[in-house]
Amino acid sequence: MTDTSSMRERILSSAEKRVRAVGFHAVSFRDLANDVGVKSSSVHYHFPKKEDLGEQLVKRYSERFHARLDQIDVEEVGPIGALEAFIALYAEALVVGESVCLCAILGAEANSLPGRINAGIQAFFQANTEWLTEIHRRIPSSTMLMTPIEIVSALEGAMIVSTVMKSREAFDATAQRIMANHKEH
Amino acid sequence: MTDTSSMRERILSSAEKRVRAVGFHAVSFRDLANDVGVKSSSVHYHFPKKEDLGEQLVKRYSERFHARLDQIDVEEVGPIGALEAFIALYAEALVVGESVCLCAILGAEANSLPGRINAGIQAFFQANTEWLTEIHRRIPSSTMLMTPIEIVSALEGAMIVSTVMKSREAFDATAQRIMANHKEH
DNA sequence: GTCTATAATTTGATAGAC
DNA sequence: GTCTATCAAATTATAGAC
Repeated sequence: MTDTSSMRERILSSAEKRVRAVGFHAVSFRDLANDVGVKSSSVHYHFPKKEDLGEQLVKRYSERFHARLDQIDVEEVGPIGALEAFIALYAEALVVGESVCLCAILGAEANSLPGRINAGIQAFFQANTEWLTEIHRRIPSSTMLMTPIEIVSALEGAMIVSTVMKSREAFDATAQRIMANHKEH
Repeated sequence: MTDTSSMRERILSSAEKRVRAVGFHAVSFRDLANDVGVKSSSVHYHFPKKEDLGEQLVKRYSERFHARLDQIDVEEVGPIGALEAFIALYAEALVVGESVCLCAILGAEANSLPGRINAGIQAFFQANTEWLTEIHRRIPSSTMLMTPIEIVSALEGAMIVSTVMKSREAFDATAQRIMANHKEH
């Protein structure tokens, strides 16, 4: 099953795993080559420049993430259920000491990344806030709710703090707070 | 004034500025050497290994930050005023496209940093949450307040999202939300 | 598509003169 | 303390054979 996926996909999977653990600058073509059992020049065949790799990484991650959001939409769980599912997606992305959201770690490195990668990260956050805005619109009595960008910020920050503290406490507390803010009205 | 500071201090200042802009891995000894007008071997004289540099960087940043927190304590502005001053410290650390909190960017890179640096970042967050816990304790009617670790997470995350979006919107909204949550009771 | 080979550059780090 | 000189290793990237 994993063996049937193309080399390009296997490289992207390896890259995503590594980047989400240690960041873009800390991953090399040789790391990826070793992971998938080829030489680094073969990795360059699929992704000529590292910027290309980063760009495709963000693209693939975003598409996968947004496909999950679309799925939530069609499930018609209601706005509160949708928010819960959204948070669950983020929760899934965090494995303390192993991975955070790709765009959390790339976002922190943003000022040292090539422009095309940055644009992808920005689009990811933009799409997330827009999706949340639509959910937000469907929640009655919108007073006291956190805005979409606050929700995204809080979740991304909580992932980073959780990683540093080696404990999910920060993330879990943030997730609960977001839900509490939107349920008691 | 700037000229009278020691070479060691000037190197640390240069390093802090750069790391807070682009991250630890994206800064080299030669960058710093050029900034302060010496050769890279001279930078190694002051900081033998890059890990030493990172460690001292976090130490200096933390001490400076916590000195500011001590200052807030003695000013006796009350718990709400103290919280406001705390957030102002974070606000000061964010210059979109130029710098975020040192521990936000190092926190994101945490899994690829030497252990001693990680310990410093963890201590920074720990001290911040403990300071906030004491403030928290002094706020009457503690229902519905965000916990200290949630506040720190939200502010750090907002810095990163603001950097990516090239707008302070995320940070400002987060700051206002924290204050609103603690004022209306 | 993958390989060997290698270029070109950068990087962290050290030895030893001054 | 700073310099020159240098090293070893790593990194991005390319040329050309198979």
